[in-house]
Amino acid sequence: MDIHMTIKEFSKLSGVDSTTLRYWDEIGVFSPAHRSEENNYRYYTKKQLITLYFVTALSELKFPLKTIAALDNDRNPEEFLRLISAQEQLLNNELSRLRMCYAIIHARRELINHGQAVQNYPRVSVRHMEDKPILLGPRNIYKKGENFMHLLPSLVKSAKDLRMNLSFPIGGYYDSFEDFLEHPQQPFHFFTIDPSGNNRRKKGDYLMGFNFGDYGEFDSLPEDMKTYALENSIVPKGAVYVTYLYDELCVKNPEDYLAQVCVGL
Amino acid sequence: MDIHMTIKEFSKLSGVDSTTLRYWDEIGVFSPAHRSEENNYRYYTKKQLITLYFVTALSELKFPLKTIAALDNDRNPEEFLRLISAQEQLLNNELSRLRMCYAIIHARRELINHGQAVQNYPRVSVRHMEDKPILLGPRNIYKKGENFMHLLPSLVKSAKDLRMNLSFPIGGYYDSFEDFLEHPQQPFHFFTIDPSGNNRRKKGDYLMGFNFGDYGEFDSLPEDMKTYALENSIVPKGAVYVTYLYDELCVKNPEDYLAQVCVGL
DNA sequence: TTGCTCCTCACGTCACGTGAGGTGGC
DNA sequence: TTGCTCCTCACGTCACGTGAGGTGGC
Repeated sequence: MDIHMTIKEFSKLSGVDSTTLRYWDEIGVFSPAHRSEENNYRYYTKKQLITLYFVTALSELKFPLKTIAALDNDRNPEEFLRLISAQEQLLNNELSRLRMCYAIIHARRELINHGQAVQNYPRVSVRHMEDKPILLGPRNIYKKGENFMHLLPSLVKSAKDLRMNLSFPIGGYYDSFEDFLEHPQQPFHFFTIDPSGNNRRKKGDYLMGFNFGDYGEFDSLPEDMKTYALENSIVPKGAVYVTYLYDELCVKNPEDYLAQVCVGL
Repeated sequence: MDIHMTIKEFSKLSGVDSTTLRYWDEIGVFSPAHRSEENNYRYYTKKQLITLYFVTALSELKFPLKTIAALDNDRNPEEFLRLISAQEQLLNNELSRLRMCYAIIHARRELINHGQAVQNYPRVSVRHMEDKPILLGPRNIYKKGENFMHLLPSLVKSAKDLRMNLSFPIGGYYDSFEDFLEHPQQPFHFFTIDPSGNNRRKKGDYLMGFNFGDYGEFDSLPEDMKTYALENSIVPKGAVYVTYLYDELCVKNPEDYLAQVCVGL
């Protein structure tokens, strides 16, 4: 008594595209209840909705269709639990990957937003900053004539061990303002702006300067900051954090990269 | 002074497969710093690691590679923020989809586990159950001779309006034990076992019966439950919930589907 | 007859993965 | 010479999407 529906009717009813229905028929995961012998038309029944939702459920759970087709032959609760557990693992990984992506996007967005806000700041000033979690890389050791660029390969290596994700924005850390003035191209550590990082750039006032230019190129900024400190009787005692508000991701020309140098007070 | 690395060396250093590097070169998202004119060898430099991480970052953020290649030509902070926002939307959707999958898998697993635990229960007994959120579908209205099967199409339709996800396990609801006894094939509502549902099967004692068989086929179970109630001076006053612990997903033969009938006391 | 639906077949998508077959470097 | 690496080209993957070209039903 179950009326035969054409593929279009069944598609409309179920919400599954007719192309998909044909494909699922082809690979054997879900076939029509009846096939016309004359013209090969596919005919579906209401009852098949249940079976269809069985297939869509599994495919939404990201089961490969071949696995579903295989299930068609023999299945039992134990086997199904096993499959589900494996799938749950995959989903877990995918979920944490997505959450990571999310954190990365967020960190990037914050930097760029900050970069836009900062356009009308003076080149050097004293600013308050909130607490910021970061993830410090290992101590950098420079040979003669080397700068941060030469240590990138070792950063990549240790990033693997330390589970540092280098897709987060990367910054440079110096122990003191003097170290920065002396060797601006040799940060003591790289760090990533990773919200799950165990280190932190502490809340407080910072001597803050900005400069447009390629990675590690600060032009007169170090001198300008030194002068500003002297003129305003400021004695920077804390660590230095260099981050790039604009970098390769959002501007093409290295001259337009925007560095922010923060010195703890 | 930046040494040229072969594709294998660069691949090893960066962790990006050489096949991927060739592909990225081909579609123009990331090309080697130098190409030998004699033998077409690709040569990469240390400095390219930064650019490489720029590309991997974006590709991990699920940006289409073509978009990344297009970015190569012109980018600015505003445009990049726009791209990021769009991508964030996509990620958001993907995340909630995955969370939904997760909830579905979890609900399924619980049912099957319960099904295994229940194997040594008597056919009919009184059991305590915890509070369980569910999502009730609309009131079912049956024409002469119709049963639940005929109402599946309308369930599908209203599911769309009610944002019911039919990939969650589906059950049947009856107002009272009498209704169930009289028309076991005509539940008043369908419901899904959806943890975000607004309705609930309340915590408490239930008259509980099990039966193996196809959807809506309860054999002697209704009578058995009635007898059990009489013999034990139990007066079921609450609603009836039918769920399938084993269904199409985990067993092939409809005779092996396992229904659980719960009557509120 | 017209307009709609159905069919099959083939090719495209996306980001690679996997050989096949050939060359280059030490 | 041997073993390794590099190259290009072509085809496969997965779950469809998109026509092309032809037929069937009312």
